[in-house]
Order: sequence, then C-alpha cells, then structure tokens
Amino acid sequence: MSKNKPQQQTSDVVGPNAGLRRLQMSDIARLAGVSTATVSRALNDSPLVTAETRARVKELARSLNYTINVGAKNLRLRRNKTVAVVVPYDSASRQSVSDPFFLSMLGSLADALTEHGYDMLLSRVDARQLDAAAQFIDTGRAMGVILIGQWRHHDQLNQMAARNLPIVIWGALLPQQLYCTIGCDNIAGGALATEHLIACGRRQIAFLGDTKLPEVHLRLEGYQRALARNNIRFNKRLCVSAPFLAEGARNAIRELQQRNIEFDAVFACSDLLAMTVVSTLQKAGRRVPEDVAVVGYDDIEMASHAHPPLTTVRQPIEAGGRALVAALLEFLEGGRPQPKTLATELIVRQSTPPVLSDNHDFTGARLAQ
Amino acid sequence: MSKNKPQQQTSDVVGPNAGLRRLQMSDIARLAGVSTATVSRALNDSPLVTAETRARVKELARSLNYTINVGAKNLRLRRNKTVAVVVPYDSASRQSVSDPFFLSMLGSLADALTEHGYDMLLSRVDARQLDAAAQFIDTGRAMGVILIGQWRHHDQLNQMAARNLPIVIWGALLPQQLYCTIGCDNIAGGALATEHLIACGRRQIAFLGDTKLPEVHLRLEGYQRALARNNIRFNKRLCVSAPFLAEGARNAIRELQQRNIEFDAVFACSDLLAMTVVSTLQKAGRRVPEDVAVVGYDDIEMASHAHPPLTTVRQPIEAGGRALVAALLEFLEGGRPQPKTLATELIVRQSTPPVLSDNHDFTGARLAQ
DNA sequence: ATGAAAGCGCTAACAG
DNA sequence: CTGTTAGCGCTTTCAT
Repeated sequence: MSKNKPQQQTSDVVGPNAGLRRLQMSDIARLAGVSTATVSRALNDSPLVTAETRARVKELARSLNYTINVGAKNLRLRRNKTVAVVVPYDSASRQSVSDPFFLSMLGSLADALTEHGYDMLLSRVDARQLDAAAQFIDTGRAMGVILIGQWRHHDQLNQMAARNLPIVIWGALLPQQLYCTIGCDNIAGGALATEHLIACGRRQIAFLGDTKLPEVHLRLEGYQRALARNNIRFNKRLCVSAPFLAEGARNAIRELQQRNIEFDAVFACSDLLAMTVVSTLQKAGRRVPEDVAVVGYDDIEMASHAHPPLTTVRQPIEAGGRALVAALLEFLEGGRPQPKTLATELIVRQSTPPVLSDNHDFTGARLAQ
Repeated sequence: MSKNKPQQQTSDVVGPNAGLRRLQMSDIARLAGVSTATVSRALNDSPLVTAETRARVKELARSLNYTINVGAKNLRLRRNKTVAVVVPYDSASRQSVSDPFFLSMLGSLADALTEHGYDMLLSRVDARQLDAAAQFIDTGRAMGVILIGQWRHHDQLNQMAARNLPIVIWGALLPQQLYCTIGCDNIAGGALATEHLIACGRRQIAFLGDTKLPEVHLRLEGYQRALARNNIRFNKRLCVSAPFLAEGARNAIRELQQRNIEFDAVFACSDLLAMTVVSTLQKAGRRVPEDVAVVGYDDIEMASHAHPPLTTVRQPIEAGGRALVAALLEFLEGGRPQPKTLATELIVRQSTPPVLSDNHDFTGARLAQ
C-alpha cells in the first residue's frame, strides 16, 4: 500500500521538525470538518459554498497561517502566473549595460506585473542567443517573456515570433517585424532634441550614440529630419558612434576635438552618455551650456541632479512597463497585440541655453529659422 | 471513466491548435518504445539506464524539442529551484533607490543563481513590511529569499529569523542579530576613505550619508575611528545627513556652505552622492580635488568615468552576490550560515590629490601624522 | 451546498 | 536494466 513514501518526507511526527510539516489543504479540511473540495472552493471565493462555511474556512486558514501551494495549483490549472523578464547582456564585455534606465524599467515591470497578480522571473541571457529566452516558455517556467532591448538580433526575434510564442520586446519598430515591440517614438525623440538645440541657436550639433542599435539609428534619423526641416546641412563628421557605456562618450568628444571639428551642441543618446560629455567638455574648459549645449536621452533620476541639470528626452518608463505587461497579457489571452509606440517628451533644464524665439512649439515643422 | 477532462484542455486532435499540444514525457516514451520511468531516468542521466537507451531517448527528445515540465517536476520533488530576490522600496517616495549599485547587485545575483541552476524571482516590497518577503517561502513560490538592504527594520528581520526561514540579507552586521547578513566591512570602509583623505593632508572632512541606515552608521564609525587615530577632533557639524538620493547631496553641501562651515574634503556614502557633491562644488567655484577632495562609496561603473574620476571605496559586488547565494544554499541544505563580512578596497583616482607621504599603507594604524 | 474521485506531468520506490 | 504504480497538493466534474 504505502510503498511509496518519498525519500525526503519531512517527518511530521518525530524528529527535530516534529509538527512543522507544512500545512496543506487536507489539514484545513480535517480541522474544519469539511472536504478539501470545499476548502478549495472557500479559499477561491467560489459561490458554491455558503458564506458561513467560507468565512469559517478562511478564518481557520488564516489563523493557522496556511497558504495555498502555488506549484500544485499551477500544475492542476496548467497555467502559472509568472512572466520571465530577460535582460540581454553583451557577450563581449560579459556585462549588461549598467544604465540606471534598465533598473527603472525593471522596477516598473515588477510593479505592473504585481498589479496583475503575476510573478516576475528575472534572468540575463547572452545577447547572441536571444532565443534562449524561449526556454522559459518551453519548460513551462513562465507563461510569456518580456525582453528588454532587441539589440541587433532582429532575425532571431522574428524566428521566435514565427513560433507564435508569447513574447514582447522593449525596442524599436522595424520594417518587416513579426514580433511585438513596445517602445518610444525614437524618430520623434531625436527630432525633439535636435529641434530644441536649433531653437537655441545651435547649428553644429554633434550626434552621439551606437547607431548599430535600431533605437539609436532611428534617433539619428529624427536628428537628420530636424536638420533638414531647418535647412541645416547634415555633416557626417559630427556623428560619432559611441556605445552606451560612458567610456565611449569621452573618446567621442576627444575624437571631435582632435579632428578639429567645430560643434556648439551635442545630442547624446543616453543621459549617462550626456553626463560624461558634460564632464569631458568642462574639463576641456568649455562651458555648458554657454559654449556647448547638451541634450541627453531617457531622463533618468540623476539627470535632474546633474550639473548643470540635464535637458533630456524623457522616456515614459512607467507607461512603458505597463504597456509591455498589457501587451503580453493580451498575448496570453489569445490576442495578437500590436506594436505600440509611446510619445516622448522634451524636458528642458539648464544644459541647454534659453531658446531664441518665443515660439516654444518644438513639435511643429519649422521650415525656416 | 474519463469524467475529469480539465476545462481548458487544449484539444490535440482538432481545432486551430491541432497537434500543437505540448509534448509530455509519455509521448516521448511511446515514441521511443519505453516507459515514462525510463524516459525520466534517461533525461536525468540516471545510471540505471543503458547508455544506448539514454542516448536514444535524449536524441528523440531533442529532435522533438521536448523539455521537461518544471512545475510538475518540482511538485513531485517537493523542491523548486527558485530563489526570491526582494528589493525593498521606500513607501514614502514609492520608489526603490535608483542607485546603479542595486542593478549591479541584481546582475551579480542573477549570475550566481544561474550558475547553481536556480531561477530568480524578483519583487519589490514595501520597506515597512519586509516580512511580506516570507510569503514567497510560505506559498512555496521560492525555496529561500535574498533581501537587498536591511533598512531600519532590524526587528522585523529578527522575527523572520526566529521562524527559521531561509533568508539572507545584504546589509550590516548588527549586535543581537538573529538573521544572516552578508555585507562589506563598513567600519573598515569608512576608515579607509577617511585615512586616505587624511593622508592627502585634509583635516576638515565632511561626512555625508543617511546615518539612520545601519550600513551608513557603521561607515560613520569608521570615519570617527580614523579621525581619532590621527588625533583629529570629531566635529559633529561636519556630518550632514543625506539620503542616498542625489538631491540630498546638494542640500547637504549648501547647508555646509550656508552655515559657513569650512571643509577641505568630503566623504560621501555612495558614488551617486559623491558625483553630485563634485558637481555642486564645481558649480560653486571650488575645485576638486585641489580645494576639496572627495571620496565616494561603491565604485559603480560610472565612478571611473566621472570628472574627475572618483576615488572611492569599492564594494565587491560580484563576490557579494556569490556570497549571498552561497549562504542561502547552505541554509537550504540544512546548515546555518554565518554572517559574512567582505573586505572593501580603496580605489584611488583623481577626485583626491596625491598623498603627502610616500607611505601608501592606508590599512595600518596611523598614530600621528 | 458538499463530497468522492480523477487527474495535472512528473519521479522513485518496488518488483521483476 | 526496465516497467508498474503510487503519489506530490491542488481543482473540478459528477453525483448526491
């Protein structure tokens, strides 16, 4: 009969842990004088039990500190309210980007998921093998995946999408994309920053960012469009590729200076980059914003505390997290969520000088200055 | 007979998902012509199956893209290789500290856990109710909890420890502490920074940090000890309480200036704080390190890219993450891990001037200058 | 309104 | 070495 006692059964009668065996539903049932079915119903607020019974069972469970075993519940229900959040890391540097932006995003996702009763499984995967993210779904560890950053792996992502896996990605909207991305309007963001610098009277605006990343590439496009709208010739030599890491910014600025390229403004594709730019410039004896105006991107917490406080393009992180979660949940409910682009907003602080005209409308086309 | 078809059974024969039902062990067993027991053994590398059978089964599983259902496995094994990592957030600001230090710690934990085959469940909890962290264990969602930061909730933590829950905490070692903490030697760290500033010839060293946090309090103690060892009188007015958030730093510096308190050095309890200090000082026309030397804490990535690059006390995050995980695993194996204090290291960069003497031994006692 | 019983997908005694 | 079988702790149909 009972030939199948699991090996590690915590003895509930003798031994050091006597009586400490984890309570289970059958215990509550016995104590309440009902069946486990009734306990289950009561605990799940089923209308099939009397209010009286429900109250009694719940009270008993509470007083005994009983909590339902989620694993068993999940197995039975064949679902499991957890979502995997995957942060790719650069296999070269073996380090994920240490930008505070990511931490905020994680926090925002954690909150949004919690709000919906979901748990969040966090993991890092090698950016070269993003499809490892699918493992979470295959093994049933999570119902879906949120990937932070598409990097340069459009193809891998498309393949996963082809498998129809519930996965949504924080990133840019690309042509011929099968997967669902949520992200900010990078073109608009790039244009916003650039228009502002132009409105401040700057004409030689350097662009800093790793244009191999889709999002940055789009910001560059916004930058170019803004220049065009204002009849400013695009000067390729003002564009310096700099990885997100701060180191890149210093080198970039040095490069400009060494090559004797004049610039009176910098648009940097992250606040981290921008802050390094400011420091590098100040060290070189150039004033911000008087000599060089600087605009950043993200609006991380620190941006407002930098010196000078950073003018920057805010990415709505809270909204982003919520949108990612909403899209994933739609997926899980059988829907096919559409990519969504969130609006960005220019936060004007002191790293840029006052605008020249009274026209504060940076969004409209500005055909001539 | 089959009166118990679960309601949401994905039809495997007809319907839009025909044939897409998730494979399970019995499918592999049937296809391989063996029992599920054998499949289980093969997949788990049990020595009880022939190498030949094992190979055949594994190959079949691989080719069919079958992966074991972790939930079912966990239920049966009554364990579940996941650990909850809990980041307390300040209920007042409704925001967890957005210090990059935390992100690094999360990354480090994710790596260490992955190394041991554990998954990481991330969540934020209200700092006022840290014991909510115990829920993860009670519901069987995770085997143990790693809490980042003990805040001011010594008592709550002691209560949890009394329940003998597998939980370890990143924080300071406090007297009469029942729980297991892993953390850096804050006293030594505080002393290290202070000794260095003294060695640089500074005597009026301001201390910046939220001393209500145990870790910061200990750093202050190290600061005081270093002063004492060097016969410098402790001046309470040089100690300014500043929350970790950057804003605090500016106010703190302003406060010092307004109160006309002279200082030629600042020891700030986080790099974020230190960087804001540097900026504030520079804006006020004081040079770093010539007029004021500044030492930070943590050695976040950005510290080396600041201007000037920040002299700081490094917290070994990688080692910290590994130690936290090691301690928790020891707990899970029935051990009772001891609190562990990791060594800190002074990273000398350019926010402090060259030391005056040739004696670079900052660790020894320095009885007279 | 409640209970009995049949599994969710897996593992491991036990018996061959 | 392999198969049979009894659960892990829960939910839900079906029968009462």
